Amino acid sequence: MKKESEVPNCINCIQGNTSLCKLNDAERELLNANKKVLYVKKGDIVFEAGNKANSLFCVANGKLKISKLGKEGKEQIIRLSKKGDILGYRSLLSDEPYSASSIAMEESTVCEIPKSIFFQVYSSNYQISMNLIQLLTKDLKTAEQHLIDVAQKSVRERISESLMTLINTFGFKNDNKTINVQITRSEIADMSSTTTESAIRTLSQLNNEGIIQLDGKRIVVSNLELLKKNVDII
Amino acid sequence: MKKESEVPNCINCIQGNTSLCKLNDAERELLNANKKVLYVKKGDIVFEAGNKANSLFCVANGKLKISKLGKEGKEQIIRLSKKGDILGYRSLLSDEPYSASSIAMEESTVCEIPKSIFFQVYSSNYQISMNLIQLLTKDLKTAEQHLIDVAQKSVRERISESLMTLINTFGFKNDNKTINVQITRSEIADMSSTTTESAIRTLSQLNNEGIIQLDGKRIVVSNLELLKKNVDII
DNA sequence: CGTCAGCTTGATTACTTTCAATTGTTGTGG
DNA sequence: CCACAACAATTGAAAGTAATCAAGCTGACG
Repeated sequence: MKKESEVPNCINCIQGNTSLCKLNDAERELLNANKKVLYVKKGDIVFEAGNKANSLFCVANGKLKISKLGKEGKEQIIRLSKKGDILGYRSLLSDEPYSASSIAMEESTVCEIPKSIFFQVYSSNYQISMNLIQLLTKDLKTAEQHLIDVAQKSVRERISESLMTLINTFGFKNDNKTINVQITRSEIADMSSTTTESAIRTLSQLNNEGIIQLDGKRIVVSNLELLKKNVDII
Repeated sequence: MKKESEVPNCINCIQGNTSLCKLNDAERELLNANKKVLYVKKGDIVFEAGNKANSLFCVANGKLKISKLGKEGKEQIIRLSKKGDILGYRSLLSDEPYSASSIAMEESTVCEIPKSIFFQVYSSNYQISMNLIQLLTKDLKTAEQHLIDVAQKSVRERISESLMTLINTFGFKNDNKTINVQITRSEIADMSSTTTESAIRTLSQLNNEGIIQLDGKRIVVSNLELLKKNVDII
């Protein structure tokens, strides 16, 4: 039997900036009655690029990466998702196949809302379209900034930036300095648009400089200020 | 005195996929009564990144580039605009300063619609928000694909892709093979996230291979099929 | 305790950028 | 209409960054 906290219920679900939010009880009840709860393990695919978009996904718990495959199958992580985020709305709104895949970075709980229910709520509540527009503009801004970063910054800057993204998205553990996510070197490379080897070399450089401390997969940030500076300088 | 065709009127303005479209006559009349027509010369700035977003812009005629400055002032062109496109809606919707600048690539006519009028029309017509969402999702998709291209493709592929973008956006002149835009080598570099020198070298390589013919600023595409192939291969 | 995936390191190669110098083009004022 | 200034294009050479290739290493797990 799962713990109470692990059985998600739309009625008391988190209403973050990156979720549908501002739903009334009736709407939440509608979602709750029609949702399907997916329990996914690390590495499991929630939805896959190219597939028909039939559902909206709400992350009830866990951590996911949104990525696309590029040339020769090289993966590019374009976004990270955590508890409270919604996924797949872009494809539903534009009525296109999912343009990216969503993969669990750790054990996660994701609620699947059928397309029809999504649109039912969407059309009943004017606030939601404004909300979605906000999400889209935010994603667009991020994507365009990311483009410039990749185009103009060095590997070292991009790796530092990825670490900052991890911190901003998932935060620290209780010690306030260990980044709160399990991530492979190869995934850090895929976030930073570089190779695994370059990611490793850069991380160990940052390690030697005392900016971070590496302990297996644990990344401890010993000097956040220096790390921040790295994003722009050198 | 300007020619009739040069004085834009919202009533009979183009309703392309990338414009507000689906407006009724009353709405068009409202826009028309409140618009301000800007006649800009090559190199003129229509709006600038960082400035408060007070207006929506509709391109009545001409060609513009939307770009951001990156590290050390290096320019990155993130989008191109032509007759019928609207600009600045992202910033209006998210109530943020313009995140990029819009600069005329040639003599252009741009109509400026005050923010308040835009929102008046926006809130009176449900279709418009759906339309804007479509534009946003399209831009987002483009931006994310662009990111992967920059991250994973060679300069040669990116230059070829930029040429394809120019063709798809501005088309050919009457001869059906001269790209219908005046653009500098440096701007092609800024579209492709590379340096002017690399852009020049790559273009002259494509020229030597008979894929394109360079004649000053004129770019004649002699072998479109080969050019298309270049986008993905090598 | 063997295996497999992920991690690490070194050496080499390749692609692009940077720097420098020259030539070509365009627009403007005299 | 010419001369000049300013900008744009071109080319070569050198330098640098990061990718690729190759080979061990490590640690988790059945």
